[in-house]
Amino acid sequence: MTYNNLLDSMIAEAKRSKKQTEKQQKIIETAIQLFAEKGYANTSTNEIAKQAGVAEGLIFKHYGTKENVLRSVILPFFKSSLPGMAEEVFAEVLPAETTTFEEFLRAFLYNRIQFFSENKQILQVVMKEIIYNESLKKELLPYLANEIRYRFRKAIETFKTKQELKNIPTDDVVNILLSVLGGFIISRFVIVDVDRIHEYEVEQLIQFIMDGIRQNDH
Amino acid sequence: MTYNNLLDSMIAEAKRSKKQTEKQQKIIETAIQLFAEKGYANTSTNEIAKQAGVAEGLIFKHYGTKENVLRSVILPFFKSSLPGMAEEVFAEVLPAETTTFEEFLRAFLYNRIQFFSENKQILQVVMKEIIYNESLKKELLPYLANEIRYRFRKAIETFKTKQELKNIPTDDVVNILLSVLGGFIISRFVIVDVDRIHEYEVEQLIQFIMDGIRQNDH
Amino acid sequence: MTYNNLLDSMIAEAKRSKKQTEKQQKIIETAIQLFAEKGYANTSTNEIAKQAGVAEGLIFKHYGTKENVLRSVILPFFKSSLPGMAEEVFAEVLPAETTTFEEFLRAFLYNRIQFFSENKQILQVVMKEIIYNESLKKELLPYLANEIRYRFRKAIETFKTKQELKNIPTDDVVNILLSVLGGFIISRFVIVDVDRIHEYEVEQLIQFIMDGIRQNDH
Amino acid sequence: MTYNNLLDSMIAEAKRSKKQTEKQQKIIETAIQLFAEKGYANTSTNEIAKQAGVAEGLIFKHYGTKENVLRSVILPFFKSSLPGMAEEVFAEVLPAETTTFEEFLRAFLYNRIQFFSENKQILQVVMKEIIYNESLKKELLPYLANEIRYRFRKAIETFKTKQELKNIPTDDVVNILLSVLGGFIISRFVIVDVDRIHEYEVEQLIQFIMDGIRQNDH
DNA sequence: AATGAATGAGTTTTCATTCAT
DNA sequence: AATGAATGAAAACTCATTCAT
Repeated sequence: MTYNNLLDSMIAEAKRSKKQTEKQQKIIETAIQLFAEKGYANTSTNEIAKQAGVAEGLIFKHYGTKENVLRSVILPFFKSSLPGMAEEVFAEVLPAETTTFEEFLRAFLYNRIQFFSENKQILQVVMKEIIYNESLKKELLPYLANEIRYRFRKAIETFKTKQELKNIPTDDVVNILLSVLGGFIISRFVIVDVDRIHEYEVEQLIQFIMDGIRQNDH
Repeated sequence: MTYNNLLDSMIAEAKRSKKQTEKQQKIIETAIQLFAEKGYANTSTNEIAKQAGVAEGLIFKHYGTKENVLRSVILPFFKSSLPGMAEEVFAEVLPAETTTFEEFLRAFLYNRIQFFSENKQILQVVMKEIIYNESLKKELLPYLANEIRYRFRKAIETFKTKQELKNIPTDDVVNILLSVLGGFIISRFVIVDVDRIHEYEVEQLIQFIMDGIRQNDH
Repeated sequence: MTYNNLLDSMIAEAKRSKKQTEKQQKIIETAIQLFAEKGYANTSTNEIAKQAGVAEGLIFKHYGTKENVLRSVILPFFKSSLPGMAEEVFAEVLPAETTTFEEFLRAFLYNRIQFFSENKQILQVVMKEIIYNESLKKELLPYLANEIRYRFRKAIETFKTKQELKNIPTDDVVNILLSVLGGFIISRFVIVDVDRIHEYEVEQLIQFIMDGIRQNDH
Repeated sequence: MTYNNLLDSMIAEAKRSKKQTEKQQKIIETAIQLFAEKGYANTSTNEIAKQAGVAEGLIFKHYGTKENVLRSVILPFFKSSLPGMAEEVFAEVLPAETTTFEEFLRAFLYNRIQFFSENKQILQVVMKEIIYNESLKKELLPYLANEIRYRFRKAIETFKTKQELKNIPTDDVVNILLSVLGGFIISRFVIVDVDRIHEYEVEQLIQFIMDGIRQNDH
């Protein structure tokens, strides 16, 4: 990764490969699948080529390096995951005056779980590579965190005004929520590698987040 | 990984390398550091040998394969991490009749955070490899989860009897706790790669786990 | 090089590509530049295509192989360099009864230096490839040498008759002259890669060739 | 070539590979032969390995890159060619009060011709790569030229004092001599690729250098 | 126990060339 | 005439592993 700004490079990358040919698409699909299954480092370009039914050289004609293939896998995911990261949910749910924070949280969680279970493989690739790749970690993670943090902060503030939430500093609530929600999703989809998360579990999580585990009158 | 049972193989491995020579220790130290930094797949035995100041051949004299080196890195970690996983904390804390769940949770959290920050690199290696390595995932994860689950269940039941905790099914509480605590520790130490976790954060987490974020009278 | 007779093949080549399109010309121009800069072997057709602003396929549509591109670079150079190699100078200079050998040599040198500094890049390509390419060496070099040798021999004989030159065997004078003049031009234009050769240097060389370096009365 | 100073790098290289194994020596020998025959760019490491009877990997174990192999071929040549470049000849010949410049020139020429015909292949490699490789050209050539220039200048001055040589500026004589001698040797050994240079030719060259080709009384 | 030379299969990458459009 | 996607053979290089000393 020689680009200074990874996101810029990924966006540049995306523009470069505007009109994808059929084989190009097949390469990316196969790469996603194999990277998710065995990790980037354990997947050879030869393997990708064979499974995608193309000549190995074609991968390099289109993407230049193996690392660029990884980028071309990660970028569209980011482009599509980030916007949805909360924006639309916020837009949908927040306007209603009567919406409670619990309703908002529920809407957000189901929306993201839906998205990630549809893109589980790419999520796995991204997480695995973020863990391994110092530059990816350094650039994607803060970017990602900020995007979400910003939106969450707004929501929390709104509901704090409505006296729905405890008077904990907003940033702390956001941090806790990011840890808990992120931990929940990553542990399920990446570490344990489940196929789907059951409604029951989600509801339990929501209750937990809202009220904790202490017996109220204790 | 050709052993059917990884844990058995690791135990066998441990016996084999009982009395470690100085160079052997240097190899393992270096391997931990490099595996943590760059991942198992991206670390060559040549690199380990150079940095450890030994001949590459020696690694294979002692460990046979590179994968065995990984095992020899992971095993002692497991041997020492599992016992502490709750057992000792339980032993320490539970006897006192007056101990609250919050106190237990606090003791447990600080104990584990202490342990993991002292062994951050190995924790990173283990997590990274669990994510990548199907057989490791399949064998270590359930084993690990069961050990913890079993101990937590006992604690939860105890405190439920004392009416300290909500009447949620024990298994669900355990699940939630595992997700939240595991997610918290992994996101901090492995994903974000912090050097230490501040007391303030821990206390916030404990409050959150106990009481959630909802304004009580709402 | 599969042709037995390189020159024949080059002539065939020349006929084949009579009416050059604009893009064809751009290809050859770019090839000359890149071959001169980095050598034939280190220049890829992809590079030529990119820099010439054409599709890589077009190079092969027009020239069939990369080696044919090289030929198409070298041939016109030969076609234009050989005639001038002495012929015209001879024609110009020799007729005058009063012309001295020194004057002839001067005219020839300036003529050739002019030509080669105008075609430095191609000269470099040709020399580099002659050095590398056995078949080019075997065919072009003797051909070239003979052409020049033949013309020089005539001139030398003429001036020997006039008692202007020492009574060294004509072939030996020609050999020495070829070595010295060739060495001079090649070392300047190809090895050192100068942009131009100064008049002062040329005059010095002429003096040297004519009278050597020994103090006359010694 | 990423080193700033090529000579330093080549010397470092040489130290690194102090005690050469038999196979290492075989690799270098084969590399010299193949590089000389077909040029660096046209020789594959696979070819070198096969002809040297070693595994291809060994080349990279020892030399890291193909370019380093080239360096390891060129360096010892430089180390052994430079000192002899004139020093010893000067030491041998100059002391004698009665030595003439012609005798000095003769001694020098035969010494160098002897050396280069014994090392023709490496000379070819060096010259070919100097022509192709910008950084080699930029660093080796001036270094080489200076070494020789310096020694020649001293000799010329000595003989000028003795009134043996024409009163041409020393630097100009040196330049001409370098061109002529260099051109002679390179054209013979590298361009034409002769196996040996005959005494007759050398004597002719010496006469030419000393007295030129003009009929004295003309 | 320790070295380090050597191996060979595998990996990423390059590149001249072909071909459908 | 011109494009550019696609090929496949070969290139440079990596690396876990073996083995003689």
